[in-house]
Amino acid sequence: MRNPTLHDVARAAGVSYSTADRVLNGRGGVAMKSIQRVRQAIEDLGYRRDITAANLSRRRSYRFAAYVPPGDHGFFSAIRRAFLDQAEARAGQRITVDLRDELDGPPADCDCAVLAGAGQERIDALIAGDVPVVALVTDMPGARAYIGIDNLAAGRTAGRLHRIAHRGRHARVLPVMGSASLRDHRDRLAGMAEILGADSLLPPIEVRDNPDRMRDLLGQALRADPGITGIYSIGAGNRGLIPLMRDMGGNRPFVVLHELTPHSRAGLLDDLIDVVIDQKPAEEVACALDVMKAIADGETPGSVTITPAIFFKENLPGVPA
Amino acid sequence: MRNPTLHDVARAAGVSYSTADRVLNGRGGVAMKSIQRVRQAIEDLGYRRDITAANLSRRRSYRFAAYVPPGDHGFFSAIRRAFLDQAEARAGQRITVDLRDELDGPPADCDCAVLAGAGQERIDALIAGDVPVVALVTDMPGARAYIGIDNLAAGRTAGRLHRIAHRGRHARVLPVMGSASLRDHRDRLAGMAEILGADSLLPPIEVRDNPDRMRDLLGQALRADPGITGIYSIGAGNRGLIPLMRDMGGNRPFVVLHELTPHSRAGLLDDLIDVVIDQKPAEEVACALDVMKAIADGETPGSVTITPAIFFKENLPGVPA
DNA sequence: CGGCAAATGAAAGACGTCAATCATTTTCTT
DNA sequence: AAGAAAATGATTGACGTCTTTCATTTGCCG
Repeated sequence: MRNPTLHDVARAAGVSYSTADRVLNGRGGVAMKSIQRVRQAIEDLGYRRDITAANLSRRRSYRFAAYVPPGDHGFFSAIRRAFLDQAEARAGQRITVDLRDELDGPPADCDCAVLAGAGQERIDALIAGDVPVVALVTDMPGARAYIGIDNLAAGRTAGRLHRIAHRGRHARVLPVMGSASLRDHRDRLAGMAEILGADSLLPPIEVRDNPDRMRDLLGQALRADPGITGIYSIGAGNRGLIPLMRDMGGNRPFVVLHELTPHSRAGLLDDLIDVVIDQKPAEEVACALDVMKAIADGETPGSVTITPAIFFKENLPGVPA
Repeated sequence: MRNPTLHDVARAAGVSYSTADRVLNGRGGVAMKSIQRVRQAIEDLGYRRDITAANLSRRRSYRFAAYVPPGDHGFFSAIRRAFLDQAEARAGQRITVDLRDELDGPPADCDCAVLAGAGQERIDALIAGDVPVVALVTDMPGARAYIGIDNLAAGRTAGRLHRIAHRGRHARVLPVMGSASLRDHRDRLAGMAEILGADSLLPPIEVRDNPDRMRDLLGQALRADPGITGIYSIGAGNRGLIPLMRDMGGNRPFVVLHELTPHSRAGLLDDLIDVVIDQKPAEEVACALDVMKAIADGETPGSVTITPAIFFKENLPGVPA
């Protein structure tokens, strides 16, 4: 009943434990026919190495580095907190997470690194250093896996929400981007365009994820075009959006934005915004660590697409105690 | 640098390994002052028992039993599949899941059991047998933890969606329950009532999660009251709803229902329904197993509230390959 | 067939914890 | 203070794998 051990494999293959071990761990110096017999025995018995025992023996601890942009965008500080929480929670699993600003030096000696929404320069440096890299939030070429949401689908979702909210009426939705040069933001916009059609989608404005700029540019746009019936805020800086909606009172546009932060939560509760699409940073981070562990164990896990949560005023999760 | 071991703790406390072990594992026969010194040393060193080593030593394998109602409601068969998948995925973690119909005999000897949407009779039998029980999908008194969605919040969410969809117009929403005696269903209805108000919410019909009955009763209700602008299907049996919507063509009501199944997925894609609120069976099951493992390890984890996913046509996850 | 390299086997000591046994010390009782 | 009970210490062999060392066997070459 018990799972087969490497001893069982060796016995079944008719070789010694040493030889089975040499095959399993690729140490070389084994005749071809032995290799095949061991492989066959592994297959037959359905042997799976007990990773916990292996790690115990190797005194292996997983050393991960996480690069998260500095500053306190509500969102990235949630990511940062999630890494700290997870590091704490996984201490018993021999996992160490070294959390760093994306600005600092070359990667320390670690088993796998994760980059959250970082630029291409960083990943190049890491890859050059032979460290496998996982992309979080923002995909990037060269990454072994991407963990994050499908931004195109997110944009389509936002579009659908606007369509539902506009049922019957003609929609005029203003997209507010962080930057048109960010892949994520472009994808979201493209997704929305698929659903809304050109006549309903106004040209986007760019606020560089900056609340002040958001307040200025968006306020200006709303004054210039009183016929705007919807807003899709694609990036960050929504702190600047809230007071504008408060000023507009009862006939503000329908607002969809991204990431649940203290500000967007308050906005929902105060009926100043309508929908928040959240990519669940804690779950993303947990997922990223699982993937990194798998990579460190020599597996080749695929990318993980997080299904974003959609929050209204009514289904906000309780604040953690 | 390396994590402290129990040997380190013993040394720091000035006692032998045996004594430290007796304290840690509550074996008794230890003087109060030794207990305190060991506790203090554990605290000071930040000692955390290495669970992998412990499990290795105990040859511990977690034996779980999962009771899932028989039959192939799309939803419960997804739960069932999730258990099988997880059992497979966690074989390396020494976790065995014994999946059973809720009808069969008393609990086998196991570390923890999980009941998915079962009646009270079952849980009583299990609890009498000293097996800790976790409730999945449907909460029940006596369970050590509940893993599932907040049904009240789900109902409110559905209500909000209807309000968004009805903006301006007067809503007349027909709730379709499985059974008014199910706690989950009552909660969902109550949640919706909080948002919609009595004048917009019609009296519910009951279809007992049965597609045929759904087709008959709902069809009848729709013919009787052509002014229905929305449907909230609270339970199962939605297979019977789809063809009705197809028949109504362009001016069908706005439809919100629960659980992503092959049928509801097809309904979304064919524009026959609008929103699916899904409780993510796979995630729930994974979560339940984590909780059960924690319970088996002697921890006392809390309940977990799953945030339901909200699906439109546009953000459906790809079908697993 | 001698000699050399390659292949194999045997063994042992980690890793950190569990669990059990037995010997010894301390503490309490009367 | 003697004897019983309680507490402690010392030790050992698992658990399954890793890693290294050393001895032995096998195969191949000229």
